[in-house]
Amino acid sequence: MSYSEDITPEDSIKESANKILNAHISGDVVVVVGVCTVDYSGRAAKYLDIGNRCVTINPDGSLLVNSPKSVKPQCWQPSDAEISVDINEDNDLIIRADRTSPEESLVVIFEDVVKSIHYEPTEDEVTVDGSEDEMHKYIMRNPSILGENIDVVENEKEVSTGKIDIFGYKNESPVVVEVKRRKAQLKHIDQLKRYVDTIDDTNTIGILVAPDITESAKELLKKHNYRFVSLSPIQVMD
Amino acid sequence: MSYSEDITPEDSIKESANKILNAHISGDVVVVVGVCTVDYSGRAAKYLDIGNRCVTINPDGSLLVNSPKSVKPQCWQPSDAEISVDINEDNDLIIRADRTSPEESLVVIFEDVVKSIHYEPTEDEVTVDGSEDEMHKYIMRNPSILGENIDVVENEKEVSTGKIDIFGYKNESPVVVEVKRRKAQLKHIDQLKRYVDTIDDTNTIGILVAPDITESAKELLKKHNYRFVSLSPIQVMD
DNA sequence: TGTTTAAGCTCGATG
DNA sequence: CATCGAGGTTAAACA
Repeated sequence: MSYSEDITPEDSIKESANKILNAHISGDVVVVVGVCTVDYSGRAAKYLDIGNRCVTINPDGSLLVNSPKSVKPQCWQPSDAEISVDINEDNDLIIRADRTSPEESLVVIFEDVVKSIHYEPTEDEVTVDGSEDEMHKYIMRNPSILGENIDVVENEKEVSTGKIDIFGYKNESPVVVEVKRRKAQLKHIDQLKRYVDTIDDTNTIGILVAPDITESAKELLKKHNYRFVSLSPIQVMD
Repeated sequence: MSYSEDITPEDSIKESANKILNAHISGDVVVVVGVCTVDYSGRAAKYLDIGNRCVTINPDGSLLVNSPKSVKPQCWQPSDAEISVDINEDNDLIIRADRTSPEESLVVIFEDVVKSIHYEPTEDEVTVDGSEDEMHKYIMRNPSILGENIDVVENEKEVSTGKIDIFGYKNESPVVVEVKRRKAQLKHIDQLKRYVDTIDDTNTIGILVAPDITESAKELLKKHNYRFVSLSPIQVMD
């Protein structure tokens, strides 16, 4: 577990820049706090005026400018951005994150780098319990929750308009099942309808499986003669 | 611009806990790096085994456990979580973030708090240039891009199944316009279709406005006899 | 509070 | 590469 040398108030801009770049190159996460502007340009454009902020550079090239009032960053660059650290003519510390496809760039200009932390992150895969995928598996094992006489045939069936969560038959009629891990909304009925319409059989049965459903979604569901089956991700967590 | 006292290796767990809590209460962002486990339970469940991580506590009660290889945090708690800092019987530093509706909690147990930064964030509203909303405004000002003889009547028209981006008439026929700032996909055709179907008039014209459209979305669009109009958010940026 | 929608959505899987 | 779909989506706007 390494913690390479952080920036101190005594460091010159040049020393700060070197520390940041070295830490990044060696695979550390670099957290920099200071007074900066942020300029993003690419798929859209954003500008943050001079202010006190926290910038995180990840070893994979992703970069975040933290928002103090939400989990979503104010500005960011996804993985595989090219990170560069430089000093401009005004003796500001410049951190750039550039990427292609889409072509976009983020530039942080630090008038003052106040503090930093560099640390070697633990690489771990996170697994989430209670996912939609776990609900799929549960239904495949317990198809009777969908109703009587339904033969579940395929999970993630590819069709021309996407992927049907669970596909099967009730006697001769095709059955299309759309699964959601949270309260079903209008757009989820849309999705189910797209798959049902793709199956070229007017007898196709549409079933929405979710822990709950909004009132308007329920109305739309009824209009299309689809069925709702209640199942919560908590029920399927072992 | 204040930078309250950070945690140093010399601090006892108790001192560290006090510094974190005081900084949080006084409205600072608290960034803590150290060796910890993370346990989330609520809408789903997640567990991060012991490792070196960066935890950010925002003044609004949101909390992030940074991922070193993506912009999305490994674990988090949205705004308005209740933050508490404590010490357990093993002399670990415990940071909790609890919230109701939905009931969920995140617990970070630090075996070792290595470093921290506390800083007073700049509160600024960020505006993004090139949003879908800007495209709306552009179309309202330049309805001719939609085609000839279209009277644009309403922006964000509320209907029973949602909100129609732009609504109007071509002669006697209703016109429903769905606008996207990026390449249109199948689900966007679904959305347009939902609105068109809501308008109780078989002559209703559906128009999708976007910078581009995927092949399969184009097919579905054609099947429904909707029209595609090309407009990019970059074009509407002034 | 509940619902719908946009988002620079991100990210992973799959063809 | 493109495309689709999940996400503890988040966050905002509106009823």
